[in-house]
Parts: sequence; C-alpha cells; structure tokens
Amino acid sequence: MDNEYAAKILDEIADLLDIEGESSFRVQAYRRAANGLRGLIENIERINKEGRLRKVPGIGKGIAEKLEELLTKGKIEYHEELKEKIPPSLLELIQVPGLGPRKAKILYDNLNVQSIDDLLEATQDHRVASLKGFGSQTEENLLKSVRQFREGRERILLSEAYPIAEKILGELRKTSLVIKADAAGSLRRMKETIGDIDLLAASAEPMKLMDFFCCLSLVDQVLVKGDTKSSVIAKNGFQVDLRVVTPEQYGSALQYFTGSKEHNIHLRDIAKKRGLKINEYGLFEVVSDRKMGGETEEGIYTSLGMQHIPALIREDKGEIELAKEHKLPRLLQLEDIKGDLHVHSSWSDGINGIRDMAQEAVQLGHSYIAICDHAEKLTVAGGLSKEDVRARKKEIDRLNHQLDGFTILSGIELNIDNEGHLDYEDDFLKEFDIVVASIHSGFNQPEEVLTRRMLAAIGNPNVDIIGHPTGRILGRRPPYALDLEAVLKAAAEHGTLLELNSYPDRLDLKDDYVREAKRRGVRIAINTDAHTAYHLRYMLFGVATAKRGWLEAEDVANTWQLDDLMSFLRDKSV
DNA sequence: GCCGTTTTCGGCCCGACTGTTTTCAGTCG
Repeated sequence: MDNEYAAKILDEIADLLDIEGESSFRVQAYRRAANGLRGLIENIERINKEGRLRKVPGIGKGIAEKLEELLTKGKIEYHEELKEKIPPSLLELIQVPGLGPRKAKILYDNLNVQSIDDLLEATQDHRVASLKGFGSQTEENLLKSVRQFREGRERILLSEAYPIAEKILGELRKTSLVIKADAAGSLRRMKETIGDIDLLAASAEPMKLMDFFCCLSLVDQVLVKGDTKSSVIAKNGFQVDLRVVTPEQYGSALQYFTGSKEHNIHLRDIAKKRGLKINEYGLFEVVSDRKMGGETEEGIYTSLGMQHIPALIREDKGEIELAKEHKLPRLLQLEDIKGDLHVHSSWSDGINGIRDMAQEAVQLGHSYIAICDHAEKLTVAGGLSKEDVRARKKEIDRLNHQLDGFTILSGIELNIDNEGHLDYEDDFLKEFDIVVASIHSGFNQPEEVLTRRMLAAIGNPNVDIIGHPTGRILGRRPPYALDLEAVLKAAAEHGTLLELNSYPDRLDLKDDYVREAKRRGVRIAINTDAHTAYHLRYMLFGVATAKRGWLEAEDVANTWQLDDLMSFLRDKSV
C-alpha cells in the first residue's frame, strides 16, 4: 500500500467528520496526519513493521492504530462506519466553492442532496432558498458555483500561473494607487501547482485600487469586492485574489498571506507563547496591544527570535526549528546554475538546432550545455543511430571551436528497456560526455520490475544521470511504482546523479524527494529537458523545486565548474 | 486526535467577507 492511498483515507475521514459536525481540532488532526504521510519517502508498511508510525509528525496513538488496521485488514472499521452515516458522495459536494461541510449536511438532511447533480437540480428548482440559514442569494451563488465546478476548475501549473501574476502585478504597479505589490500564497512559495493566484498590494486608497483591479481587462467576473480583499475570475478561468493593506502593514501581510497555513499556525503558536500575537496587520504584544513590528517580513521573524525564513520552504517541515537555531540552509539560487545537462536538438525531437540552443544558453548566463538527443530505440522521438551520433559530434566540435568560454557537451538520453538494457553497448557509451538514462515505457509494470530496470541503469558506470526518475506528469500521469529508497541508496553508492527535471508538468524529482535524496548523499542535476530554445528558461521552476527541497548550491552538479563536474563523472566511471 | 522548557489535561491561529440575520454562522485562506 502506498503512502498516498493511506493519506487519502485519512483525508476522507477528516471530511466525513467535518460534515458530521465533529470538533474542528479532531478534523484537523486527521488532515495533519495525512500530510505527515505525504511528506515521507519511506513506505508506510515498513514504518509500521518497525513500529515507528507514532514517530511520524501528527500521528499519535489513535491514528497509528487505525493505520495498522488499514495495513493489515485493508480497511478501517471507523471509516466504514462513517461512510454508513454520511454518503461518500458528499465528499465531492464540499469541493464546490461556497459549499462547506455545514451547509452540505443541511442540504443532505433536508433535501437529500447527495451529489453534484442533486445540488444542481435543487438549486434550479428553488428548493434551497427556503432552508434555514440559506436564502435566495445563497441559492443563486450555489447554482453559479456548481455550474462552474462541473466545467472543471482544477489546480493550475506554476508555469501557467506565474506569467499571469506577473502581468497583473505589472498593471497594478503602473498605477499611482499602488505603493508596492507582490505575489503571495502558493505562487510565492512556488508550489508545483497553484489553486488561486494570491496578490498583495500596499495602497493609501484601497477602494480606488479595488475598483481599478476589478475593472482590469482580463477580469471576467467579480466574486467578492471589499476594501481589503477582492476576488475575481480571470478570462482564462483562474481565480485571482487581491489583498490591500497600508505600507506599515505590508511586511506582516506578506508574511501572513504567503503561508503556508501550517507554517503560520506554528509561528503564531510561538508568538502566543511569547505573549505576542501575529495577524496580517502586524506583530502585537497581547497585554498592551502595542505594535511590535509589521513593516517588514524580516522584522516578524527576528522579533520571534529566529532567522528570516525563505518563502519557498515555509511548509512547517522543520524550517522553524532550524531558524530558531540560526541553522537554515543557504538555499541554491538561480544564478548558481552554470549549465543544463539534458536538452534536445533538432537531431532528434527538438525544434531548434544545436547552435540556437547554445546561443540561448549563453543568453541565460550558462557556461555549458549537454545536447542529449534521444537514442535509437526511441524511434518515435527520432532516436539517433550511431552514424547520426558521430555526425552530430562533428557539428558539436565545429561549434565548440567557434564559441569562446562556452562548451557544448555531446550527450544522449538512453531508453531503459524492460530488461534494464540500454540502447548502445558500453564501449560506444564511453564516447559521450554525458549520458542520461530514462524510462519511457512500461509505466504500469509492478514495482519490482520497474525498480530492477532502474537499478540496472544506475549501476552502469557509463550512466551519469537518471532522467525524470519517477515519470510523473502533473495532472495526467501518476509516478510509476518504484522502490525509491532502493533507488536513492544505489544512486548514492554509485555516484549516479538523479535529475530534477524542470519541465513544468514534470518537476521530477518532486520537492520532498529531492530533500530526502540530499539527506542520503545523492547529487542532483537540475535540467530543463528543453525541446525548444525557449524551454531553457524552465530552469527557474526546477531551481524553485530544488529550493523547496532545501538544496544548497554544492548539492547540485550543474552549479559546479565544468572541470569539477567532468572529473566527478570520470571518478564514477572507474 | 495530538501534544507538552510552564501542561498527561486543556489547549489547539486569526480575520475578512457574505448572506441572513438583528448578532452571527459558514466559508475561505
């Protein structure tokens, strides 16, 4: 059983309890435990066997027992009982914006609304408005909301949200109404997917600014509008929230709205114990209500006796404890990146030629790039024959001769086949500067098979990097079944680099796994897997994910000087 | 249900906005 499955069951229990009207703290406990599981790389079955379930943050006696039951019997009696009382279809209902657990329960109890279709019908037939606590406005809003929900509003990729936020921020900053403005929320934390786009602005004329914001040309629909908060739906369907505060409140507001929720809860708990209170308007002494800070974010953290914590790691996964000890990692920066070790050219399935790719890389400040076209077995992607490889090498040599202070490496992306074999024999592999090996097929094979294939590639001394190690495509394909522990162990042992693929719908390895890889001594290569020159810019998202995985520059092979990189890989091959 | 350099019991983050109320519950982040 994988951790995600167990986490989903716990989340479901939380939702069911919420609808039942249970104490919000009990509900919260199940959600915290589910998140605890999601952050783990070790399989829950093994943790249970070794009796370490209760060591997982958020898991105590009660939930540990329920997880044990889940692992031995395949289900949890308590969960089954809850499903008897509350139809599980209500879980989908509370996904509809504006409909929470309380109202869902009322609709179910009084109108037997159990599904999205039921809700649509009930609102259309005007049976909702007469219920206690509801009204005609609520009915109308629910109708609108459920219709929108059926069209499917899901989380969007960071790479989609990012340019939109930049565009809106640009518009806002142009007006004299705005003193400063920034992205907040999961966008500022650069999570791989974003729910809503959260923006923050400082202004002396909030109402005028809200008028301006709600009338921007890209706004399709205004959901709420107040003098501190407005929400709109943009024409492309994304929800954008704008909060407005005064300049004196900006730091605390930015801290507050950046989250994560878990990080803020922990921080406010610490404040409370010090007799302080944090909200979006500042840091206050509780007894006197005297303002102690709030103009800058740094001030909030230093007032609580800790280092300023970078936004990207504010997830309450240990960063607060380290900040108190002033031992936060010095996170990798985009400027630390010296090259890109996995890009394609028009020799295989890329759009641009090698020269274009190199020129763009120079523009981005890189000093080397590895052209890793597909190898011959991946025929659908125009894989290279040995003759192609040698002809391509001649072009690379010629270009290198013309370039000053920049190096093009001759690389290849091999296909790891069902037996763990690679496209070319070992002797031929030695001719490449960089060898990436990736899985491109058999995603549904059992864990043993996939892991065996992967370990065979990692153990091959000619393989330098494992490309997109878990194979996930965000929103489309789950990661394939892999014994990640075994993979990390082997990679550390053989000095094989694991890729952090920066392609926005991959970001593979993901942040939690990257962090675990570092902890186990595995080096990471952050590559774009670019198929066009423009894609080289995706490095930004890979670096963000690396930062979320607490990586420092020395952990990342492509921050090293080329000589150091090549000698590291040579040592590995002996 | 979890958790403990004040606690093994009694806390558990905090506020805006909306709609339905006439002081507040529900939802959201």
